[in-house]
Amino acid sequence: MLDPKLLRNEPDRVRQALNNRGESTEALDEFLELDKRRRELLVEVEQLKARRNTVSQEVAKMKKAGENADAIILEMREVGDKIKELDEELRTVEERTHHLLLCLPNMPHETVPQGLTEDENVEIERWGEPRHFDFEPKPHWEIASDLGIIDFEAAAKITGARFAFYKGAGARLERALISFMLDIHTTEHGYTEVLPPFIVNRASMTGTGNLPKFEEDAFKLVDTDYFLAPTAEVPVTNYYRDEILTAEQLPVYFVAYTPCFRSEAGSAGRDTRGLIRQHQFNKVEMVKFTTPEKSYEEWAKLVSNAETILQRLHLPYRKLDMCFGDLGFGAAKKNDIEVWLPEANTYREISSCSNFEDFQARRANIRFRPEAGAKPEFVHTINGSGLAIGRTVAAILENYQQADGSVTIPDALVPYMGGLTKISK
RNA sequence: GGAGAGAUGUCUGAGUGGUCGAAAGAGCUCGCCUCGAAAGCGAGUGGGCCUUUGCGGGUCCCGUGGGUUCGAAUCCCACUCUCUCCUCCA
Repeated sequence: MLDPKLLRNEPDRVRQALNNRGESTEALDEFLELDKRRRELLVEVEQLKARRNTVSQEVAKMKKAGENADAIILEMREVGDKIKELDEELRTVEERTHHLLLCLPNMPHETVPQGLTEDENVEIERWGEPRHFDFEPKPHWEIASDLGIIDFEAAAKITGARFAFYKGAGARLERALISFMLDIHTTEHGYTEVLPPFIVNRASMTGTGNLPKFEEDAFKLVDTDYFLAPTAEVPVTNYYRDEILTAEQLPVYFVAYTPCFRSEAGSAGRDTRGLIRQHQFNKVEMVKFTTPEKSYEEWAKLVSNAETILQRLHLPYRKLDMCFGDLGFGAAKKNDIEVWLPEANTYREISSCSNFEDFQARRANIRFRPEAGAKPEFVHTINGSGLAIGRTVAAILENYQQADGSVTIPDALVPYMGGLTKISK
């Protein structure tokens, strides 16, 4: 959510930002108009309330003194009706302005590259050499099926398309990666491990920006106001919703493993095979709460924390600076990390690291007190995958595949695989 | 699922129609005292919104949302959450 004062005082800056993102400015215009009306109503109704309050005091005094107060009581009855009427109108105006605020995307950071499509993201860095294959590399779903470690047909029967059923070394590999990543982030990067609920309520989804605009992307539980969490970002960020932290508590580093559930509405036909785009996938997510002063420093550290995982696994990747159009709804700044997939002969997103500045904090009302007695300010929130597990499995299978169909286990992962160094038939 | 109890400020906790944004204590901040600290003493100590150049002023908030009333933390209704007992259950 943007600061209403920013919209009021610098509408042109906001308009420019929306244009850069390729977004309509309708919501902004409607907001500005209604916001004016809102303040007019507020002044009017508050004056009436002030009058009612003082007169009510007088009623109390008169009654105590045994005087008759019927006349002014009658008059106040009318004032009360008028207040009710104005309050009603105020409520509808406020509901609408609040909704409009919730629908406006974040202001991009000044360093965000120009551009509306993914081709205009700026490649910052490449790490690792894609391996040269002296045989035709297979896609990970073939490798996995041939090895009998993932059964996509079974998942389709049990549930439907875009689900996976892991078996044997495949299931073990998934679990190993979760533990491996959590261990690195907790013991080397200073994160506190948390295990949140996988189901969240509407307020939490709104707090992170997944609602109200993107309800069709989420799985909603029937007859409830609960959603399957699309990412650990939702439950973990909302841990501090409606709270005021002390400056000493910051920065907070949380890392969480959760499954993630996404309806993938609008993705029909894309990445239909394999692990790349599933309705349910596992992810290790890093979430930080910081002061505004430190947020970009902390964000840069978080990006490198994600990179560390790929480096330890010796998986080649590249880092992208996301342009206006690919920033997503809530981010002020975003870097994606893409892992090399040999069969597709391309890099695919495996982590997305965003600085939301105070956008989520404002929605979720997460504040801190810079010092004792000072006014509370909004924290900055930062998060990023560290990493998406399913896509990491895909990358390992493809990058570590052998001519005979077996897959070697990255050295760093061997202890987590109970000493297993190779998956073969 | 059944029965009951409860939800008040940073915390504990009082308050059952008006003088209550809210007693008291704790905590915290500042000052006095002290070589320094503790103790003691004194003062201060919530948030949102609107308004104001500023000082300030106004309004709303006692779990949430409605209602009654000239006036609600206090009365009524619904909901949410917490706790206890029973039932069920991994």
